[in-house]
This record gives sequence, structure tokens and C-alpha cells, in this order.
Amino acid sequence: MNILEKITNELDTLSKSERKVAEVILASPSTVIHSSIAALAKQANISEPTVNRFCRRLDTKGYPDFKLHLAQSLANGTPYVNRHVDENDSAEEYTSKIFESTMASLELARKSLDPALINRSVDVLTQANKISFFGLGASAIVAHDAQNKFFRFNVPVVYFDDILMQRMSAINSRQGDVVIVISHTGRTKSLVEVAILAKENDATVIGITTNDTPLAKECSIVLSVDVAEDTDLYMPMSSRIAQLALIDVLATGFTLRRGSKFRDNLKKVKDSLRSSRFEKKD
Amino acid sequence: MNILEKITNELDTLSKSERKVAEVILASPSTVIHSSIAALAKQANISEPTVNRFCRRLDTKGYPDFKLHLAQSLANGTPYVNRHVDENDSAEEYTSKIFESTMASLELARKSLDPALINRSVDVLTQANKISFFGLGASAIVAHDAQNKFFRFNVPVVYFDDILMQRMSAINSRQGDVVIVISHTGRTKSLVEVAILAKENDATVIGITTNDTPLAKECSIVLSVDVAEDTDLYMPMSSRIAQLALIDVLATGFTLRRGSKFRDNLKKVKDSLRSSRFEKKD
DNA sequence: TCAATTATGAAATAAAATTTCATTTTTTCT
DNA sequence: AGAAAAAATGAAATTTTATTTCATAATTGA
Repeated sequence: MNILEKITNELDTLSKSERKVAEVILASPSTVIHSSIAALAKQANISEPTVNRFCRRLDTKGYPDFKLHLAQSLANGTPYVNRHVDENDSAEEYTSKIFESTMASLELARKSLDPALINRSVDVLTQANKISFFGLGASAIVAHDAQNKFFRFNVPVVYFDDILMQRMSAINSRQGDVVIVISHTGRTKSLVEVAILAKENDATVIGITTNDTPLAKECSIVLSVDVAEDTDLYMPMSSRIAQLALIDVLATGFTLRRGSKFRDNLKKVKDSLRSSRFEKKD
Repeated sequence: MNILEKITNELDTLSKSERKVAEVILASPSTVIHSSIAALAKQANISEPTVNRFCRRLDTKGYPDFKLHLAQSLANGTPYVNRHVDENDSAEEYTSKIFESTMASLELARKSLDPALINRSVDVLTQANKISFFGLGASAIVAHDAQNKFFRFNVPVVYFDDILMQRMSAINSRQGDVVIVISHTGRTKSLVEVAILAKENDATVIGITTNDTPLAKECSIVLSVDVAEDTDLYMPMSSRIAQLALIDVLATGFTLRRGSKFRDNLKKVKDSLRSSRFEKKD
């Protein structure tokens, strides 16, 4: 817990002298982390042992330990908490808020992912005869990106952001094919139907979606990507970024599974782009 | 700056004994913040003054001050250091590494963005007659996503990931049009040409790219998105995510500039999707 | 009011960090 | 290669900082 909050909370359980210490600290915590116990005592007009007792009352081992806690509380100056953009925010403010929210979502997403399921997904993908990525709206972009990545691996991979094409493709799928269905809400009817069709045709269906949704129920493997509640207000924002990070994870898992020779091949794909670029002069 | 990164960076400027200290710290930073200088010296099999010199070389005032810095670096839960994925990483390990790298890149990108330029870009966008987003490869996805967002604002917006379409569109642009060109490297020849064409036809060209690149030189406004060097190894990863976050920022700036009535309209767009979804039973 | 409890600080002690300086190791130059 | 110079290192001394002890003062409750 943040020690500054703790000080505030326990303010009334403290003795008179200890409270003086607390006040000095709260007034300027950043000064305190660079002060010795003697300096702080003098500042608060009390003795050094009192400072020490104050520290122990806050469940720290002593003054140096207290300073450590204090330093940590201050480090979280910008905690990656979801902060709402406000009507009157400056460019700097809303920029910071959006980046921080995005980072917070990534943190959350990472925690919600089950490595065992990622492992199984990578298994399935490396053995696939054909890989299809389906998404609509913002998730279409994720599917598109996934195709862009997996295409480099020299495996048959398609992506569709069109309902009819998705349906046709799903109907034509067979054992050994992997269909990855992407939807944050997991409630888009036509995508759920596509998942069902693919499953009926013996494809392995991996869902990049939220747990316990209609879509999740139809998938062989569900890679659940939780993101903070309040970010995607009018437009999908954090969710698609977390999904993209997951695509990176799957692609990385894929290359690792395929071994080092395979990675040489990737380098070739990358090098093949060189002539289309202006040289970098270092 | 994160002191753990700093240690990693300066590892080769350190002496042999100092490096031993560094290794012990990097191996278990959370242990170190509770160790005395004597304990750490013993752990690293070197003398106390060496630890002290190590601390000073990292521009801290001494060991206690160093510990303070270390504590702050650790405060953010996970040190957002760029960690390379390793051949033998488990699914859990590479997942963590990728998410952390992505977060680190977002942090970096945020710092590299100039709010004044964002503000100007939003200005220009809100007054645009037509907005075009151009990108190729991984940046095409970003352009696609941008279209998906700006389309909701009921402004004429197009996106092209095809060189010829981009050229034709650029040639047809005129005063009052805004062309957003997206390229991480800023060295893709055909995109640079498109930027030149658009500029010659009096469009305002906003570049989402790296500073001091051929593309950047041709843009009216450069939104420079720095990301960590070593993440995008064989495929674009962090760069495109940072770009997407920037698109979110621009879109948010746009809606804020347009006022609250405008945001009601966004809600309508969102609500219009409802019938295509399965109901959420709360 | 006065014993009991609690709070406080002076001084002593202990712990930790830093400095000094002699020794060792490494580098540079001939 | 070998000597001189420079840099690195650690033992010991010193200084700084934190903690404990204990006597005194303030506060509380009957």
C-alpha cells in the first residue's frame, strides 16, 4: 500500500510529536527521502528516536526502510491507472492519459492470459495446414495484422473482414485448419456463426475474445484478453492494442517453436524489402 | 531514468569488480534494496568501497541514495526494461517479455511526442475537408485503423494500402485536405513520393514517422514516435502499437475539439451496432 | 490528586557508509 | 618484453547515521 496514504489514514492514531513528523513528511515527501533522520527530526522539532518510533508504527523496520517505502510511493507518480479523459484536458493531458490507459490495459491483459493456453495455441498453429484470421470492425485490423505477420512464416494464411467471405471460408475448412476468430465483445452474431461453421467442419477454432461470451463458448481454445472497463468508450482503443500484443506473442511463439533455421528465413524476408527503401546512413 | 536500465546500459563502462556488483543487483534487485552495503559486497565477493564507487558511477550520491533509486525503479511492479526473447523461453516468459517491451515502447513514445504538434495536428484535422491515411505493410494496419476511427466522425476519410491508389489520391488532393502518411522507418521510397505529391498539391501532410528521415523532411507536421531499438526484430511490433496509440490520441483530440454534441453523435454510431450483437445479460 | 501509563529526548551504543591510503592489477609506452 | 603510469581494489580508520537505553516529562484515569 502507498505509504503516504497510510500516513494520512493513521494520522489520528499517532502521538502529538509523531504527528509533527507526519506533517513534515506529507508537506514535502520528496525532500524527506533525501534527509537523514537527524535532519527530519530537526525539521519537525522533535528528537530522533521519535522519528524512529514513527517509522515503526507504520510497520517499517526503521528509518531507512521507511524512506524506501516512501521512495516507492513517490515513484508511482504516474501510476498506470485508468484515468478518464476530461472535457478540458490539454493535448499533453489527454495524450498522457491515453498512453497510460493503454499501458494499464496491457498490464491487465498480460495477467489475464494463461500461458498454458498460449502454448497450446502455438502448438496448434505450428501444425496447421492453413490459418485463417477473422475479425470485424476494429478486430478486422487485428486480423489483418496477424495475416501480415504469419504470412512471413510461409504458411498458408488468409484474413477476411467480410462476413460472406468469412462464412465461405469457414465452410471450406477441414481437419488440420486453424481458424482464429477475433472479437472483443464476443457477441457479434455473424462471427459467432462463423465460429460454429468452422467447428462443424472440424477446424480448430481459437477465439481471441472475452471469457464467458457466446463466442467463447464455440471455441476450442479461448485466449481471453481482459482490458480495463472504461477505456473503450465510443471506439475500441485498448482492446485492439492488447489483441495486437497477443498476436505478437503468438507469432513469437511460432518462430521459437520452428527453430533457428526458420528465423534465418525471416531475415531474408525482411532483407527483401531493402531495395524499396532509402539507405540509412549511420 | 530507470536505474536498472541504466545499469544494463553502462555495464561495459564498469570495471570487473563493479560489474560483479551490477550482476548481483540485476539478478535480484528486490533483495538488494533490503541489504546493507556490507551484505551486498559479500554477495558479490568484493569490498564495500567498490560498491560505493559503483553507486557513484551511476550518478547517485552513495549507497543509500542508490537504494532509493533502485526502490523507485522497482516500484512500478515490473521493471519495463526491454528484455530480449530468448531461444529457450517458456510461453510465460516470452509473453511477459513481449508485453513488457510493448509497455516500455509506449512509455518511450509518449515521452517523444510533442503536445504542441499534436495540438496543431488536431487543429488541422478538425478543419480538414478530407482526410487520407496512407501506410504500407504494418503501417497499413494503422492507416486502416485510423480510417475506422475517423469514419465515425462523419468526415470524408479514406485509407489506402496500395501504392497506386495512394499516388492517385495524392495527386487529386487540394488545399484543405489532410494527408497522414505513416511509416516507422520513414524510408519507404514510394511513400516518400506520395508525401511529395500531396505537398505539391497543397495538402497538409502529417507524418507519423521517425524524425530526421527522408519522409519526415517532406511533411508539414512530423509526429515522431520513438520506440525502443531492439524490439522490432524481424517484424514490426512495438512501433505499430505506439502508432495506434497515437491515432487514439488524435481521435480523442478531435472529439474533444468538436464538443459534447458531437460526442452524442458518436454514441449513436455505436448504438447502431446493437442489433448485430447478442444481448449482454447482466 | 496521585499512581499508572504513555510519550519524549539526551546520551550511549551500534550499525552502516565513506574516506584514506597502501597494495595490486592493468594499461601504456618505450 | 619490461618499466612507468594509471587505474582498480580492499583493509583499516573515520565519519555519518540510526537505534537502543534509560531517565524524565506529560498525560490519563481512578
